[in-house]
Amino acid sequence: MELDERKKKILQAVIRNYLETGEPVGSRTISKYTDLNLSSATIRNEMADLEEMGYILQPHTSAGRIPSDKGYRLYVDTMMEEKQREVVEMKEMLVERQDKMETLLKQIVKVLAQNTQYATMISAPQTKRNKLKFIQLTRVEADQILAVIVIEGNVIKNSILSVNEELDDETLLKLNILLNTHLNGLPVDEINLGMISMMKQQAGIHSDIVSEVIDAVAEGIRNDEDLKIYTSGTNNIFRYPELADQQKASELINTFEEKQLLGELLQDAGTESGNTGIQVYIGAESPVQSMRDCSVVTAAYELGGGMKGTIGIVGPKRMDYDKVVGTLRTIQTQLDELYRKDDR
Amino acid sequence: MELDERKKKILQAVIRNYLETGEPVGSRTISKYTDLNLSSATIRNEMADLEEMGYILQPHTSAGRIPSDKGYRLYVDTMMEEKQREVVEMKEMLVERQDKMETLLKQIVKVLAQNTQYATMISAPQTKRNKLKFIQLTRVEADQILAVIVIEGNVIKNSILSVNEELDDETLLKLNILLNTHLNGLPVDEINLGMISMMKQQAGIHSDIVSEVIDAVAEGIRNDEDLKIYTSGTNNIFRYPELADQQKASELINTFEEKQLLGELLQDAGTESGNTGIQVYIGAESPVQSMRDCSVVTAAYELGGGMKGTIGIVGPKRMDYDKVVGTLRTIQTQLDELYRKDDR
DNA sequence: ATTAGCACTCTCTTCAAATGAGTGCTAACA
DNA sequence: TGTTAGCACTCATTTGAAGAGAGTGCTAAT
Repeated sequence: MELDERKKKILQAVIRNYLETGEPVGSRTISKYTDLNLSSATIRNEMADLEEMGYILQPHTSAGRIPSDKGYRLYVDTMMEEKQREVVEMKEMLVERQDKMETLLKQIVKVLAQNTQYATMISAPQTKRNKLKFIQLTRVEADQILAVIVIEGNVIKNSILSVNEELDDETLLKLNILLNTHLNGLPVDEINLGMISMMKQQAGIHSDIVSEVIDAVAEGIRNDEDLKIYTSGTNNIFRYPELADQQKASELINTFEEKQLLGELLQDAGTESGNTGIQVYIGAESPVQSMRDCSVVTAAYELGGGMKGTIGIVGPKRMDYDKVVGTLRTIQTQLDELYRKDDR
Repeated sequence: MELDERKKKILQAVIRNYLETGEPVGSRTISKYTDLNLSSATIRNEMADLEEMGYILQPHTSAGRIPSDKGYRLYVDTMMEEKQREVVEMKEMLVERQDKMETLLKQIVKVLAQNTQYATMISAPQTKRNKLKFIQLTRVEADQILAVIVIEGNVIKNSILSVNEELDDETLLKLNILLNTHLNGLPVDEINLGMISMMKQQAGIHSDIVSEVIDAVAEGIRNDEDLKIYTSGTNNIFRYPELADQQKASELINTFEEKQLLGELLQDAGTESGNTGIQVYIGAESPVQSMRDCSVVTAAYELGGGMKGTIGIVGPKRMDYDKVVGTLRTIQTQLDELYRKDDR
């Protein structure tokens, strides 16, 4: 059977209506509220076809139809019209000068959640492939050294090291020079064992400090590996009856709290996403079990200096795809501009 | 009417039973499962008295009784027997060497949530009254200065400043000396305008850097003012039907996500709490609206160096007070020991 | 003072009937 | 041949009544 123009229009009408109401939509509704000027009986015939083709389904005999995952997929891929309105206010809220990355990210998810009424998440930009800018050791107590590690993109890590022997200023200076000479400009994941042992040798009796610093560098990175993720609007799921029953809500909320699964999801999305950087997972397409009744829309963003992260929106399958995609696209642009203007 | 020994015993039995089951408890149950050896009829009379006195109440005629807030209060104040068991395993999990404060705190709430099956929260130790240890300015780019600010207790803040004029090494050294001479050892909330303008004067043409650094110090502190709070086990509320309906769950989850109200609650609790540092809010006693059907138990903890924070547990009014208080007390001790062993 | 007994109250469950939205099919129509 | 009106049918949901069950309050006996 062929999916002709009229069938498409009806499918679109079914989906649009279902997105709004969340209720199964019947032939009469379509007949009345479209400009097709067809009777409900005709619509019924067409809907029977659409069901046979797998684009819509009936929760039970004598109920209206709801879109299937396949139907949503078609809609997202070919029928969506991005909405661009309502986005302007968002712009203004974001552009307020933000000093700290953390605050910025929290702000983004919060505004996004308020704006869309879905649950939102963002992964902080990854610094993995970035280069070490410099390392500085300073004494804070007789037996404690503060190591400040600056990574390209001005990401800063601190670490306090306890040492057994006291280090005088001169030794500290030497160690500083040693570390910086060897490590500066190096991608953090390219520090290898050979290099470390060489440096240890040069450090002589202070070799244990060197390895402690390197551990700290590794630690700093690894710690970032467990990926910072901010979320907001989790309780928006209660707005959608199909997600709000105890079982599902509890699972979802747990996922949002644990954050680990979100991390994997966002990371996957970040690497998979096509040319626009926007990715839509419908129902079971999402790798996360607890989201099998949700849709997830993700957008990769870039903050310059190779710092990439991902934003995600989680809502019911009948989410307003048009609006969500439009909003996410705006944020992408916005972040891009933000970086250009202010390379903090 | 007097609350004699027998009435107390009956009240206690009602509460104990209700804590377990969450169902209204009837006279027959009490008669059977206590060693009072009284018939249900007698119990009924006593229960009628207890109701009149306001310690228990009936959800409707011909239902059993449930404890009122006043009843819980009496129980917590005079009848509780702290449970000490199950606490040992917790000990082991905590004592695993933790390097980062953040990780430690996250670990605590997580273990606590798993252990108690309630929602948990912790406020990071406040550094407000602490003294500045030192400040260090370093150049990272021609026009960017990294300011590292170390506060007593080895709390570290970083800030990157953009400067218009390029600063040579010597100027930077001078500024470092200037800042450290004036500010070291000073409680961060005692830096006043007079001091700032004096330092600006001494800095001459670089006065704007000085004020930027001081702003950064202030910012670093203020940013900590908006109090880091970690939570865990939010979805545990779904275990208790009296909290799990959509309306309540949504509000609670929102409170846990927003964290701001939690901050106020924990801060209040921290200052109010009596000699043991443990505080119990029952129902409407809690200042937080969304927790009017919950009980909240908080415990102040200290990490040395004047760093104080608060742990909180949120559950249904029928929470296992005995166990919760016992567990919190253990954690207090545990954290105390942790600090003594390892003053990071 | 305690208890047995009983009528009474109120919630909750169960079940059947009524409701109503929506379908599929057939026959008529343009 | 595509479209439509009409009608019987299906099935989830609502409604209301009946009944069960838990528990109480009160009275009278111990």
